[in-house]
Amino acid sequence: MTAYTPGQAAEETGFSLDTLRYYERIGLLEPIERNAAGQRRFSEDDLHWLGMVRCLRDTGMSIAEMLRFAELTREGEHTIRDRIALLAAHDRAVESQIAELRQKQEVIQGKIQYYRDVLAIPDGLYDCQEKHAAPEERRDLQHADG
Amino acid sequence: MTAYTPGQAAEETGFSLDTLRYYERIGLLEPIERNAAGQRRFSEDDLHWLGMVRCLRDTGMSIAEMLRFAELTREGEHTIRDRIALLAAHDRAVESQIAELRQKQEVIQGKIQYYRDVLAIPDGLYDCQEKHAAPEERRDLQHADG
DNA sequence: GCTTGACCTGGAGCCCGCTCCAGGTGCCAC
DNA sequence: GTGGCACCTGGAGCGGGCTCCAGGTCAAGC
Repeated sequence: MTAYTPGQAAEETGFSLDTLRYYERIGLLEPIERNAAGQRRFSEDDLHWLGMVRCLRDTGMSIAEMLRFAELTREGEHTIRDRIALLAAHDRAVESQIAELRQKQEVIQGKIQYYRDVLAIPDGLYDCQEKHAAPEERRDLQHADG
Repeated sequence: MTAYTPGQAAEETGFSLDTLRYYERIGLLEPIERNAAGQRRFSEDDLHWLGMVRCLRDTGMSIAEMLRFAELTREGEHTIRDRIALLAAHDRAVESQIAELRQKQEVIQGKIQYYRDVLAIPDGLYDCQEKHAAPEERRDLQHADG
């Protein structure tokens, strides 16, 4: 069975050594095996689990919720429905996260376009006070362009 | 000119009173006007700006970067190109945020599907050790279904 | 046999972004 | 005139998620 040193595990997972130790300490990882010298040796399974952790973390799951998932996983087979429920809820959360990002991104792009329009109007044709007005409220400005 | 009490501003923007005061303190808002009693009165402009702040914050911009944007805005007209650059960079950041979320979401959905498949297999046809194996490595299991 | 380097531990510290608190003001309703 | 309420201030505290540190162990290479 392949074993990974902490350094290799860090390399593979992108977590820092400290973070790996921290995750073990709080129980997000079950106790990692040790060699004779007491040094950790991560298994292939540990790395798979860490991959899942990275995925959940990077999609905004809190450590508390990941711990819940870890517990379910440790409890065995009969928690699979609960795990599905947990992941499905998270999946929906990710979905709405994406939707919100898209929507706010449009506002940002609108603002960029607004600034571009301002630059496109020759100096002096508009008063300089932007005053944080929303782009939509300056449509007059954009019309002045034609 | 419409003015908003702190309570109304909080209501409209979704920021807490404390957060509004905090934002003013750190300079993310320029000093808010006061009435005779020294109480804040937010202007329409303040609310517009706060709308932008919410947008940037909710898309993951740090306070430090929002401060940078606020400074540019205060410096006036000649910083518009810089502001475009800043927002365009943020727009790209949002884009890759979304891409990453989508990608990780697929992994999560794959895991959900894996669990569903496990449930679909009648008891006893598989050994119970999941051991955090990635779904792809258990394809044998899924084939066992047919 | 000594250095180097990767690891170990427990515990403190850090950064971010708020959030809460104590003590005070001003105004309105009863 | 006395609640009650919305607000004020400066400053402390907090929760999340790490990150750093001091002091120590072991293994390999020179």
